[in-house]
Amino acid sequence: MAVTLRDVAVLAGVSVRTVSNVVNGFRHVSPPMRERVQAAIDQLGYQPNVVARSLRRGHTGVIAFLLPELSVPYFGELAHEVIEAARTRGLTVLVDETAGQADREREILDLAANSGLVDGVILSALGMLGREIALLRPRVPMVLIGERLAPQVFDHAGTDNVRAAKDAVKHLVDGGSRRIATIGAEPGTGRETSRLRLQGYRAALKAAGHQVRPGMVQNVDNFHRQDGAVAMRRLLALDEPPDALFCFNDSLALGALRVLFDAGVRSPDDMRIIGFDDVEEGRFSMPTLSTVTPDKPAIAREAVALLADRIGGSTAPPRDVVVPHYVVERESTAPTARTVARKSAV
Amino acid sequence: MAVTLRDVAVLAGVSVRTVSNVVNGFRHVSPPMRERVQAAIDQLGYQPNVVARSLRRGHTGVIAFLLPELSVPYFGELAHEVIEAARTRGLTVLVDETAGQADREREILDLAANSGLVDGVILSALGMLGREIALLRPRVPMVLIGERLAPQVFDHAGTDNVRAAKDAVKHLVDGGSRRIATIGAEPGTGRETSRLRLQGYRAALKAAGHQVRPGMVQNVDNFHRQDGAVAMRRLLALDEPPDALFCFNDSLALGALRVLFDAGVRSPDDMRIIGFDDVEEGRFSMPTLSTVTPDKPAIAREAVALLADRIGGSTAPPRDVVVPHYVVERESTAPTARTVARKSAV
DNA sequence: CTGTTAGCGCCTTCAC
DNA sequence: GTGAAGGCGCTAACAG
Repeated sequence: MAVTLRDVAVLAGVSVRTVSNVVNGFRHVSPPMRERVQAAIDQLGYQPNVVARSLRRGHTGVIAFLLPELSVPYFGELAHEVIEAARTRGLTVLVDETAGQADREREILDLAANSGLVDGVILSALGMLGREIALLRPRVPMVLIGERLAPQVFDHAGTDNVRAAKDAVKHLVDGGSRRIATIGAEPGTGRETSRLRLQGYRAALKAAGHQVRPGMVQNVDNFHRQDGAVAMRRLLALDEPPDALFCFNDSLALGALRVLFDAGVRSPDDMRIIGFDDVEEGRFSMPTLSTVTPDKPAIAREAVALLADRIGGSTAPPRDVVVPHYVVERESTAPTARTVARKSAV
Repeated sequence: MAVTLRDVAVLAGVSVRTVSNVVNGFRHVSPPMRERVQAAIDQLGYQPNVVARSLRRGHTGVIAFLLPELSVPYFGELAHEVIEAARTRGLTVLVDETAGQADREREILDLAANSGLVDGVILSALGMLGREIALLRPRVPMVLIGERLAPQVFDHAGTDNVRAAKDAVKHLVDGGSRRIATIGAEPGTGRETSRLRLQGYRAALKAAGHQVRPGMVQNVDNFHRQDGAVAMRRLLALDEPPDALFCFNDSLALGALRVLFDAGVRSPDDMRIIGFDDVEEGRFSMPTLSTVTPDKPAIAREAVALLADRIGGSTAPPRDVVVPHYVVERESTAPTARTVARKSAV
């Protein structure tokens, strides 16, 4: 059995109360006493039992981060940031995967939020609909990250998807592209991210006086490289393929890039491409990938801050923290001889 | 306050013992009784307090997976597999990052292993040396993954690094490459992975009657894409650059590939490249990346199995599970006109 | 088959 | 400044 507070007390010849006081850094303990107790602690190698402490205190110091899949670059990077942000507040992170499926989200959320194991939950939901989430009553605080699904009920941290998408497409428009396609629509799934980015795409085209042409909006089942590859094949099969492309995330864009290369279509020369997320991978792809970068560290920091605030007892109305985004121009949308010529002609 | 076992017992008009029995699916509870209790549970929305249960039972049902960094593709993918493997055994995973630094590994390991919060630990250590790890006496079972650092003390699951590296280089040799460089040595760090893969590289060259030429072994500080890029620049600056390259992981290879492209050197035509890990990214790079694939799901599965076994009380001597690896040939080492010609000339 | 009860290890209110 | 004791919610002996 592990050594307990009592063991230390016996060895030091004091009461458990006193040991507890020095362990928890209480003031009002005489220096000699503190020293004696500390010696006993060191000698026995005592370490507080977090579970017992949690039972007594009513909180555990661990928060759950529920996300679709760690092997997806964006989520791996985001989890890294969340863990980092939590660490600065002395919080430990329990990561669990939902595969983006509603039933697993429900199951895992229920377990995490109601078992007393964690003090709060950060949820990146993909499967559950906003109206379902809004009805949730987790016993511990919950903040939403990414999809802004129930802003009137839960805190949320994320970027302005519509504006960010619009900025991405505007970047293509400004560069002289005319036939701008997009990959990432998910009709019928009710997924916010996809819906909002599509909205931004349409808004940008409209603002530029362009039309949304048939075939230019490619649906996908998922946001993986493979889905981008499949969609790009369909795009290339069009009578009039696009001269530019906005993908709803970088993985889709990277998959599309690969197909483009196989087809002998060059980027940016023949097709300018911009993604979304700014994953590390896009800084080394060929060509390097232009993208919209949501400030991931900021999203993580804000989400953890929001959660810590609730755990601390805040009953303020739900807050929605919008984190800034930036368009990052890399090779995949760099000006080419052709686009430069076209622009100067205007 | 949350509803407790006692509340349910009162409502159902039975003792807590009976409620506990139905909650834990005990037999020997009369159907009508079970039904009555269940009704009370549903009515109150009762959920067991995991913390209290853990304190009583002495275990929590969560295991820790300590790794260097989730944003590194290999670890993101491995974490995904570990979570998956743990789930099939009803275990939850607490992921924490160490940045591969010895002091943080110590600190986090100490916290995880001795606080009672987790039932066991899977550690992918990079900073701590084997001799230090061998001296560790965590209070909960620990299994090592990746680096085989203290096989006489702790269970371990991983691939045979020497043979895998040897196979990778043999693949280059067999393809007709003559000047084979390698990126990933970490002299002076004491890191096993690097040391073993270098050993495999040397062994393969020796077996083929090749020499290890000066400049052909490129050191790195880390295994990120950027490190591969930097090393590749040095390689290209050599009087006689290599015609093939073995990188100790895929990220290094992907970074190297990018620099190669910028320099106008084509792969596989001018330089054949093989990596290690088989991350998803390498299936979409240009060219797609040949690699040695350790069976990640198997590594995760074995590590979790080993740990579960120890948690279950096994006192068997430390086991070392060697998971198979395979060389995967993709575009970056595909036969080229040149190598084919050279081989047929032999 | 079901009720009673003693802790699991810790923190904290109450006395001193 | 320090000691004694109750109880956080649950499980599992021990009765009956």
